[in-house]
Amino acid sequence: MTVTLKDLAAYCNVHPSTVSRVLRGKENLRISEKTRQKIFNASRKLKYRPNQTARTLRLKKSGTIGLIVPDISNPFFSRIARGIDILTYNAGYMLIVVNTDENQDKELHYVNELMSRGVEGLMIIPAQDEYSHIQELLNMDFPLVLIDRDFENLKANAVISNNKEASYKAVKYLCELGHKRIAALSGRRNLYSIKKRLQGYREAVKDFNLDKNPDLIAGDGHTIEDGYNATMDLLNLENPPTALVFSGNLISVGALTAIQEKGLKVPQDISIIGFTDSLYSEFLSTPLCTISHPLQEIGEKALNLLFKHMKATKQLPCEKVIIKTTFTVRDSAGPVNDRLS
Amino acid sequence: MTVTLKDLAAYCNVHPSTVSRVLRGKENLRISEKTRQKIFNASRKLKYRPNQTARTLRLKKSGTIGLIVPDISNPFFSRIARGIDILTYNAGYMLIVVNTDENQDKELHYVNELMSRGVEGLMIIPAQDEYSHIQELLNMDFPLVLIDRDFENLKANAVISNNKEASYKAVKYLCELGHKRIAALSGRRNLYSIKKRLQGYREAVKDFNLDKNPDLIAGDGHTIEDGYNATMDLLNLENPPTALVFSGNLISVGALTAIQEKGLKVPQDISIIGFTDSLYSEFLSTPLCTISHPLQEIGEKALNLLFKHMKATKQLPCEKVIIKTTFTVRDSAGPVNDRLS
DNA sequence: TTGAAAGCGCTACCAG
DNA sequence: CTGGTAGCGCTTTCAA
Repeated sequence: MTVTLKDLAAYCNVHPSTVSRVLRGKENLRISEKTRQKIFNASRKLKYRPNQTARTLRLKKSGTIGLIVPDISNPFFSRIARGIDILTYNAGYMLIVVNTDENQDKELHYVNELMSRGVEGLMIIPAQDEYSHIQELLNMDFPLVLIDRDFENLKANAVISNNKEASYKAVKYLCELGHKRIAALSGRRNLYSIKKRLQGYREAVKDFNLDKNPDLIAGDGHTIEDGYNATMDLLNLENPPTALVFSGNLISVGALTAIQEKGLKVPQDISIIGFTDSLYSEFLSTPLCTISHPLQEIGEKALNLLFKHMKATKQLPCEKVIIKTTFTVRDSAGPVNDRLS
Repeated sequence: MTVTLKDLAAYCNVHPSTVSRVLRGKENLRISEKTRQKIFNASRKLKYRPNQTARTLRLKKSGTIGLIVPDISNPFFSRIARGIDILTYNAGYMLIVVNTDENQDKELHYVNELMSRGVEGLMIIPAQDEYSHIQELLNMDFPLVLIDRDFENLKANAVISNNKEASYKAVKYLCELGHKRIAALSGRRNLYSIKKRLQGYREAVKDFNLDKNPDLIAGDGHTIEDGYNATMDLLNLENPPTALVFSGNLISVGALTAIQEKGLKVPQDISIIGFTDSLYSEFLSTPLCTISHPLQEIGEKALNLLFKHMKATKQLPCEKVIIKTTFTVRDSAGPVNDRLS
């Protein structure tokens, strides 16, 4: 059926090992030009494809790297993945991307699966909070990089954003526009990134003496619907917020839907700032004031860090790379309407 | 280092083949409860991970499926990929997604790479026009499904959209709003989907006796920048179009940028309809009239078709599945402004 | 310059 | 119920 090295060898009347040497072409292996040509020609003629599985088994090197993300259809993750992919391709590796759907069991499943398949390194955007499987990889000194989400008590490589500062800055900005009741619409609360953003929010609320009503913190899911529901809860408060900071691409869509459905004008009725990376932010009915990430750069930094550890012959200390987010001022965040405050 | 079946066997004082049988657990293989437990316990204790590479080699089954897309960071592709991924996961397979960047050489590279790694089926959104590598797969009756882009003279399974009809309908809609100078902003012209859309456009232009100026057809790339440049070309025409139909998610962003930069109001100055699947369409400054795809469904249909062919014992005739797009009327397409026409 | 043999980790088949 | 053996396709070391 499929043609193997042995088939090629038989066809050429040489030994399989000879074919192997020719095709792997280490130049210093002396081989007669005649047989070399013979083998090359036969290889092309019979459409020989080396069996990577066999090579991997033999060499104990798969030439693959694994990337575990929550959901590749979310542009946040897919653009990071793309940044990684381009570099892996150039380096001659193949990237295998899998989705956890923010589910820890699936994450564990895929860690095992990818390890079973011999990936030489692993990059994970973990579903959190579970980390025993990651600790285990660390224990065996397996090349690993966490992306966007870190674990406080884990000595793992990580490429993360300055979430806390960014969040603080956003609230501060709204405060300077006169807002006192600022809501935070978060994603899943046990995510590192979300925790940090809420920290920044809380700190700013305290520093600027804003409304401390705990109901102003809403949301604990990652879907569009979660964003919609949490926003509705906020808007239905007795004293609804005059400004809203929301977190995440899907959450944003839900929030915008709710605001629109409520018939609220932005920023007259409510000011909004979003942690979001949509290409459409500036084209929205009110251009959206955003905190965005250099996604491709995140991917590249992460992969370079991974490569560094893959190449290292001795154990390297773990590194935490901090990525700067970008605060883009747009009309969706405006002065508070006195009527509301 | 990593623990193998042999290690486990030694640890348990049994033969490797016994361990194998226990762990693969075919119930009808009679094995004493005692050794079974012994092996299970040891397996957990030593954190045994089966080497999938070895299994694949032995079984000639990798449990993987390949998906070749142009660019996973484009939501159009990533959402199709996600639809596929969910089903492959449920079926116990692993999906390997690779990016071609609309580059045929990369596509060829990855076809070889994935075949080398023993994928059991392949789904391709081809970069086009080259198809000899696909023909080759067809010749060996390898399970294969094309997505979104077909080849006229290739008997391959394909899941494609009703591009021509959708495009025709969009132009017709604009025509009924009084537009006579309607432009088509396309993506890469040698893509099947784009060709079909242009066919629909041309047919409508003819049927409704619209302006046939060939300059009204613009664009031949897939990037944001391509969309921007082509739109600028259109808007700078001596007789610029009063309506514009554009194709593709990235192209759309470029087009919107150009329109905004030109200071044009939608739909007063120009009406627009987009082949796009953004979640933000209805939130844009003027909600965008769109032709959108049931992306998850496309993925699912494609995978089911692939599975059908993977399971078939004899050669099946190829199938062409046509997917219906959705035309969503929104404000961005409005009556022509008499001042302009 | 090429051939022979061993073995990566696993499973399937045949014995006992 | 369990052990032994062979072999998937490839590479590598040692011989010739």
